[in-house]
Formats: sequence, structure tokens, C-alpha cells
Amino acid sequence: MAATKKLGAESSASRGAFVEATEQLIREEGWAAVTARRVAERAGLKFQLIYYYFNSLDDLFLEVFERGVEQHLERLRAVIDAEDLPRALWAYSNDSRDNRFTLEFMAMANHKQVIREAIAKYAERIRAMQTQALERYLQGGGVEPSLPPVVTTFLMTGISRALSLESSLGIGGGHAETQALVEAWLEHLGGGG
Amino acid sequence: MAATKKLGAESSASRGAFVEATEQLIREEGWAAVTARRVAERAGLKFQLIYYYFNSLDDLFLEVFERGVEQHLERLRAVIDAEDLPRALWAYSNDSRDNRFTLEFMAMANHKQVIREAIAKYAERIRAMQTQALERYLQGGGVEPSLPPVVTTFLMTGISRALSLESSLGIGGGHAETQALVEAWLEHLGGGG
DNA sequence: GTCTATACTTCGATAGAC
DNA sequence: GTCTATCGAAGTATAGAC
Repeated sequence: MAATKKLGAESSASRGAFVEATEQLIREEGWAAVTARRVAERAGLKFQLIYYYFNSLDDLFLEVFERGVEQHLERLRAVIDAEDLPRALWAYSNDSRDNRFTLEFMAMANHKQVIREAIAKYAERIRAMQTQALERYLQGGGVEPSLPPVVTTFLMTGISRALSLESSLGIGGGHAETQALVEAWLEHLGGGG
Repeated sequence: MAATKKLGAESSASRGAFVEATEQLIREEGWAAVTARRVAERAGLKFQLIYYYFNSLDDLFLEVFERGVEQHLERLRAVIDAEDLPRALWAYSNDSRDNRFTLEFMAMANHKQVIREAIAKYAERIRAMQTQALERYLQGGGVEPSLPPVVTTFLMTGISRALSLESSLGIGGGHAETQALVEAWLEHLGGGG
């Protein structure tokens, strides 16, 4: 965020409307379809007003991303104390809506350095939080896991994203069998809790 | 490919130059950065000439995709008869260059129906080819696998794509541990061949 | 088969009135 | 804080000369 110009207050309702409209457009049509004019149209405001609140569209994208991270972290904090943590982690990782949203930012990151840096920063932090929670859970249950906890969290994220992405493209081969495997594996891990 | 207009011959050198330039641009900057003007600039031709060979940019994208699928299938056919099939399948799935290229088309598919349909069609076919090859391999070795073969092929694809994508974004947590797990698992499967 | 010329649209961003 | 007006660049695609 190059902070040279004077911008509108963070508490403004219009500013919030731009952020919300941008998130909706990214979800519905992907980041490449987001333009200042279309964001403003959805927000019911003039597109030039965006530049009163943000230095550039990239700054607007970054704000949408950071708001999404905050909401994601809230969900993760609620999950961490679940009784059956492995199953709760899988349910949380398997949120198709969130996975598709994240993938849009990963695609965006291929083109925008500011987004790439933001993703790297938060992804490592989130994975570490998940892994530490799982380690505590397994130690508390006295279970010697068959996989290192960090591999479990990596796989949960990767598998659920692959399932979400492929499903949205109409690909389903092997999905049911993989879901069954995950179920059995959660049973194994959860048995120790 | 809406075939209403008369288009240039498929064997044309200029046509091939457009396809090649488009693929390069997709690899280097992503599909959203590909425009007729930039493709032509890289090909050393006038951008209007693209519309002599293709009805639209989408048709050009589709041709790039189909050419990529052909090359991918060639690599897969070469892998299928490998002595240590599981390891050969992993090496082939783990091609970061190919994975990033495929991910660009998956991102594109979120916005272009013609690409989405093409991906669905080929992805199911490729997964089935991999799975059948693995089934034959395991039966030949008399091994009762601990995972259904279709889950193995799904996981190989998903894990390698996740590793490629995250690495390109600067995320590395859990990667080494996951690689080690895959190695052990390949050892297990390969031992039966 | 390749070119120039051009129609038409949309884009990001800024200036300045109110 | 919101508006009108506008700039310059870039986009897809077509028409028609050569």
C-alpha cells in the first residue's frame, strides 16, 4: 500500500461496500473479471470513488484478501479446541467456498507480487497453527500418529482443495474413494482423542 | 470452435507461431495476461492476423490446451511401461512446469466454458489411464495395495500440484516431510513390481 | 497470406467542481 | 465525501487493399 495520497476513512460505509462488492465479484467471476467500474456498479456507487478510498485496485484486492484471512483465522481458532480435532480440521479444510476463494487469490498471486507476499506470509502461519494444534491433540490422546502432524495438515489442505477444484470443473474420478479413505483416517486419528 | 468463417490452413507457419507464442505467454504470465496484441508481438506478426487463423482468442487458447494434452499423453504413454511404474508415475506427476501450466488452464476454466469442458473430458481420461496402468502393475506383482489404485493416482496428482503451486508462491511448510512420506510409499509400492 | 486502417468498447487513473 | 468530465492506453474484432 503506497501511502502517498490522502484516502478516505477506514470506517466509511462506502469503503466497506467496495470491499464487499469486490469479494462477491471475485467469488462469482474470478479476479480477472474484476474492474473498478464493475465493482462500483455492484456497490451502487460511482467507480471514481474507489480512488478516493484506495490508491489502486491492487490495494482493494489486498484489503479483500486480508479481510478473508481474518475470517479464516476466526474459524480456525474455533476449530482448534474441538473435541474431535482431526474431524473438525477436515470439515474446516473441506469448505469448498473458502477453497475456491483461496484459489482465486493464488491465481492472482501469479500476477501480483503484493498478493503473492501476503499469501506466503499467512499460509505459513496458518499451517503452523494447524500443525501445533494437531500435535497437542495427539500428545494429549497418547497416540503415536502414523504420519507427522505437518504432513497431515498439508494433506488435508491439498486434498480438500483438489476435490473442490476438480468438482467445480466437473471432474469426479476417484473422489468417492478418496473421501472414504479420509473418513477411515479420521476415525484412526480421532480414536486417540 | 464455431466454424462459420473461412480460416487459414492448419499447416501455416504463422499459425504455429501464434500457438507457440500463446503457450509461452500463458506459462510466463498467466492466461489473464494474454492478449491478441501481446501474442502477435511475441510471434513477430501483426495482431490482426490472429483473426485470419482463429475465430477468437478462446479458439486459440483451446488449441494451445489441446496441443498440451497431446504432449502430456505422449509422456504418459512412455511412463506406463516403466519398470518401476509407481516411481515413474510420481516423477511424471511431479513435473512442476506441467503442473503450473495445467493450473493456468484450470483457472481459465473458471471463466470459459469451452475450456472447462475440454479439461473435464481429458482429465477423466488421463486419470483412468493412470489408474488402469497401476492396477495392471500391482496385479502383475501380486501386491495387495494398501490404497485403491484410483486413490493413489488422485493423490499423486493432487499432492504434486499442491507442492508445485505452493512452492511457486514461496510456501514450503511440510513439503520436505511430505516428500519423504511419498518416497516411503513409492518404496512400498515399487517393492511389488 | 499479410498488410493498413479503423470501429467500437472498456480499462485505470486523475482533475476539479460542489 | 461524492460528483462530472476527461485522458490516454489497451482491448477484441472486422473491412478491405495488396
